[in-house]
Amino acid sequence: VKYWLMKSEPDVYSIDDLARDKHAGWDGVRNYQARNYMREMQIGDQVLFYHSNATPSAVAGIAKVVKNAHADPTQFDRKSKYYDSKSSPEDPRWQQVELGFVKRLPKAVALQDIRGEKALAKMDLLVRSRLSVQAVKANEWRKILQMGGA
DNA sequence: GCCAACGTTGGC
DNA sequence: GCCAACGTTGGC
Repeated sequence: VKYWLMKSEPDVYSIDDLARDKHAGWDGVRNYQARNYMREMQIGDQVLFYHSNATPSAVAGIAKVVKNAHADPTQFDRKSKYYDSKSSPEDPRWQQVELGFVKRLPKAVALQDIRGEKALAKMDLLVRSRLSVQAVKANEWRKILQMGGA
């Protein structure tokens, strides 16, 4: 099992939305490295659900991969803000995975608290702040869950 | 709302 | 292939 971190703006889609929906296609990723990470994901992989552009920005909960990477349908939808005229169903450029809800963290782990932890200093969240899909190491995963009271 | 960081586009 | 211009992300 591998560990990941995926960002979403809670105003757009939050951990509460995922709790309500039970599962959701992670559409709208338009960055090649983020896409490549999603291609590596396997069913059962564990995901930190991070609220970006929030007050405070924080890891809010846990999700899991329930469907491996497949074409993101929004790239073909002319009405979608994620429409990509250079992509086609025959040769899709963008992919999504499907995530299932696991749980909320009893205590959200704020970015500031992550910054304060030496063991987490190398997380992509701190080093490559703009990447929306990131890999998380096992020791980082355990630390975040511990900080979140899980 | 500002703006730094940084990924992408496109002219050459 | 370089790099300036431009657009987006995301913390604050």
